[in-house]
Amino acid sequence: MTARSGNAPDGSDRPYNNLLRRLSAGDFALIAPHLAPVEAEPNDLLYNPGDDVQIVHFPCGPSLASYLVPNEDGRDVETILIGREGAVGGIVSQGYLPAYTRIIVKFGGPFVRMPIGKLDAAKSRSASLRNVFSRYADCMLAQIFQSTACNAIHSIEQRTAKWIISAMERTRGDDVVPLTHEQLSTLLGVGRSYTSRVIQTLKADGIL
Amino acid sequence: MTARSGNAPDGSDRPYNNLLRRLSAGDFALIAPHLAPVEAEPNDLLYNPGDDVQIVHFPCGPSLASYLVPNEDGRDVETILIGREGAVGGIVSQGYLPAYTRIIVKFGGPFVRMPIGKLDAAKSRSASLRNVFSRYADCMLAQIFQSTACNAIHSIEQRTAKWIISAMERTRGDDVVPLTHEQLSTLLGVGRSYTSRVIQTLKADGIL
DNA sequence: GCCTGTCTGTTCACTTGTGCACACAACAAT
DNA sequence: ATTGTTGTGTGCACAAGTGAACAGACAGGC
Repeated sequence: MTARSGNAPDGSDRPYNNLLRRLSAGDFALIAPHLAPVEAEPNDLLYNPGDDVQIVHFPCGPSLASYLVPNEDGRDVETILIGREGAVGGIVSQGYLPAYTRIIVKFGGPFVRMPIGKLDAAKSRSASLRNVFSRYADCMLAQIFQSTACNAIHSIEQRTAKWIISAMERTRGDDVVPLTHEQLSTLLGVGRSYTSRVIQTLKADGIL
Repeated sequence: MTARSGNAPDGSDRPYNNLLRRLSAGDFALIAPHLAPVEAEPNDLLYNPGDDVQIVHFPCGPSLASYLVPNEDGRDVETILIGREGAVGGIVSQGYLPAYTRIIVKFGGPFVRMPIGKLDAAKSRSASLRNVFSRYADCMLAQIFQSTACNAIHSIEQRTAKWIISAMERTRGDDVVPLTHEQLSTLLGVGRSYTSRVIQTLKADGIL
């Protein structure tokens, strides 16, 4: 219940998002008035390629958003997951450009959101706030580079394991990945049946 | 000769880098005093993971830089190429963080560079300058997302073709990719001999 | 109870990619 | 002329991954 309110189970009055919790009291006060909680369902569409990005979303608690790159065959390919460690929407571009990826909700739950213009205004008033978001953008970039490299050289089994760990890190608490069965094959861009075998292998090696 | 000076063959007095040429006269004047030309050789190391990023480099003319992600086996994997359309070094992070990738010179030639601190100072004085660099960071991010997706679902043949096109787009003029033979297999993270065969196939289909 | 749809696990024939070995040319050094 | 060395093309045995087909498990509707 506390988790679904978007606040942490530890009694803090801030949304359960690490980026927001990391802010100094002063920086948080700059943006707090503009934050609005929303509840999202899996597969809710946050941004579509070409959309004007006007809103930044902060996943809270176990919520998870996913960057999808559309593909000519219509199969979307997932690139990275964003959980309560970050945010989605104009993080790098600061809202200057239309979105070029699709972003959907992968695990439903609480989010908070605010207009990007308000965030930019706050950033222009606080160097430390700018700094936090720049650092986050940089970390995100590092993850994407890592994903690119992994997709280039790692086997599907390794990538499957990576995805599961990535999802667990961000939802920690339930430990059981709450969702998708073999539809993760789709977002790994991988043969449907092969994923079955991979999961069998992973189970045999001691991961459920 | 003109190309090797870092200026364009068209008589402009600015370095032959699209990012710099796109700037308004006023914005360019803000940073011009700090730009210094350098000549780079292939495999020159620009940044190493963990390095403090103090300098931003702008490839000019046919020069090409390459983001490499180090891998546990020591094989570096290339993620994207940066040519005269962009710049490398603190583009997203604005120099706040150490580098997390290796960046090397892939095609040698002229670069210009400047201290990141000076660039940040100029950005803080010009919204349009900030805007240009934000947009570029966003474009770069879009490319990386695309690379991640390509590596996930495309065949090695497709990726090889993509790499060659990517390199040609950025060096356009000589049309012949001036370098590496089958060492591109290494940076594609691909079997050495298989690349030979792929290239044969590409030749047979009408690409030299 | 039965019918239906969705998710799952397994098999099979086939394509893509790997790693190794070997042969051949080009070029530089002696 | 004799060595290396480096880049290149080819063949082969094998591993990794694909796509289609099929069979069982399970839940919901009625």
